[in-house]
Order: sequence, then C-alpha cells, then structure tokens
Amino acid sequence: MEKNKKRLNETLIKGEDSAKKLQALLCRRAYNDGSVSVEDLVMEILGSFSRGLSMLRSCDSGEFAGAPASPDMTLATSGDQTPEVKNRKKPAPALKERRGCYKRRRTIDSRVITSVTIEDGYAWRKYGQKMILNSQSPRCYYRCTHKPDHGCKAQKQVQKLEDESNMYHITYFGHHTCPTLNNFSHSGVVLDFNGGASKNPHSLSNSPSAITNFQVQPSIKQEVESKTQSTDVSVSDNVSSANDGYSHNSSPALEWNEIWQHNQLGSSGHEGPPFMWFDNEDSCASTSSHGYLDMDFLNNDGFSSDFLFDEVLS
DNA sequence: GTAATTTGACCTCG
DNA sequence: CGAGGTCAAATTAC
Repeated sequence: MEKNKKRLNETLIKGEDSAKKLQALLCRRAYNDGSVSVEDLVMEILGSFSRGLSMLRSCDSGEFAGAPASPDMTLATSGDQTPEVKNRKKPAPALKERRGCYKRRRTIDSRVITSVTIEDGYAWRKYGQKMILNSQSPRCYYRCTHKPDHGCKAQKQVQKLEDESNMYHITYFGHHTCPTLNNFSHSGVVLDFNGGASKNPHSLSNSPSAITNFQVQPSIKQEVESKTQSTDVSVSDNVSSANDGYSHNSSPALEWNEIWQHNQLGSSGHEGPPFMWFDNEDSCASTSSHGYLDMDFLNNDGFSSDFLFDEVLS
C-alpha cells in the first residue's frame, strides 16, 4: 500500500510539473525546444490527474492493488464484476492481465493530411489493419517504432483514398517524443495494398520518385494563405535552415515552395493539389494564434513548432 | 535468430 | 450490436 501511495504521489507530481511547463508554454510559447508540445503537456496533465483519481477511487473501493492503465478501467471494472467475469473466454495469463483498455480515438490532437506517400521520415511499426465500412481499402494502424524504448506515443492511421489518385489519407495522433530522427534512407515502408507492406529498406532510397514525392503539408493559417509570394521565400528559408532531418535526397526549400503554391492555388477543395492538409475542427492546428504557421504535427522533427510570420505579414 | 508484418480475436464505445 | 481500435500469436523477411 505504501508503494501505491508513492506512485500516486509521483503521478500527481508529474501532473503538477506538466502543468507548470504548460503554463510556461502558454505564457510565451517560448520554452519549446521541440521536445514537448502544448498538446502533449495537456495530455500528460490530464493523464496524470486521471490516473491519480483512479488510484484514489480504487483505494476507496479497496482495490488499490495496481494502477489501471487507463482512467476508465476503474469504471469498466466497477460494480461487483470481477476481472474474471469481465474477461470472457480467454483464460488470460496471470501476468499479462487484461488485454488493452482500448479507447476510441478522439479526433482532438489529431492531424490529417493527404499525401501521395505514407512516408514521413519516421520509423513506424504497423500493428494492425482493418477493413473500414464503406471503404474499399483497409485502414492501417502504425505506431512509432521507438514506443518500447522511448515511450513515443506517436501513431498514425493510413488509408488509401477511394479515388484513382493513389493518394493516402494519413491521420497522425500524438507527437513523437523519441529523440532519434529517422531519415528516409532508414525507413522505407511503402504501402502495397496488393501484397502488404514492402519492407525493403532501400525501396525509398532507390526510388527518387518516392522521395521527391514526399511532402509535408503544414497547417497554414487562413490569414497566411492570402499572403504574397515574398512569404514564400521566407517560409522556405525558415524551413530549410531549421531542417536537418529531411534534407536527405530532397530539397525542403523547394518542397515548401511547392506546398505554399498548392495552398495558394487550391486549398479550398479536397481535390487537385496532391498534398493537402485538413485541420480537424478541434485540432490545435486550426486554433493557433495569429501569424503562425502551425507545424505542430512536425514537432520534434527538427522543425520549430511555429513559424512566426509577424514580420512577413506586416 | 531477430525484427517486422499479418491477421484473427478481443475490447470499448456509440 | 456493430464498427473501430488494439493486442498478440503466427508468419514472414532479413
């Protein structure tokens, strides 16, 4: 029991710590070295308090034996239902306990892009594939390869678009917290819906088209979208100077120019430009403050989180 | 032998 | 109850 108290204490302290960091972030959005984002901190804080509360509830109900992996677990096991009853069928190995405490994804904290390639420079491990209703292509589920060693929470879902464009609808969840940056030459997963994923690590490095097709689409504020071409250069300059990890076999400056042009030309529709960015209604990207080119989804890539456009805009 | 992917079962939520 | 998300054993690739 003493151990649990200590754990609860640590959990709450962590929450407090995250709250302090968030406060600093919100004050100036200054202390952002790329290793942490507002969304991460919020999630961390909420998680800490949820876990803490769960522990307390468990304590009240006399089951303070172990902190649940998810705050909802206490709800799921509430009442007279024992874990054995809850666990239908499978006799569940003693130590492995219940299988996941799956939760439906929130659309919050998700970033959606459409791209001709699923490659984004990170190393992803596929952990599931599912046929989705009213969709011909399966949805593939990926998490960061570094989850086990660094606890990186980044995940993404990839689904091929229905049309003939061979494009992918990619939804990112969470942010990379892993310290290592993966280069194209090291992460060569190319989706092949006919025969699964290609695991040839050289597939990309040997395929210029795949590399040059790689694009990332920043969530650009609407105010920014109407800016002049002079902004173009600034964006490119910013990106190319800040970009270390994406400089392999590709030209970030050129691509950001292209991205910018795509935004200039056709951000209104979901067709036409090959690289599009959809802000989720409740995503951080659409709610960032004025004058920012919000690139939160690229956090920790070596990009800075936000590019200030104040000078350009003025 | 190790790591990544596949795939069916399991779990949660609407 | 069905759909979406995840787990983990089996399979495959390197």
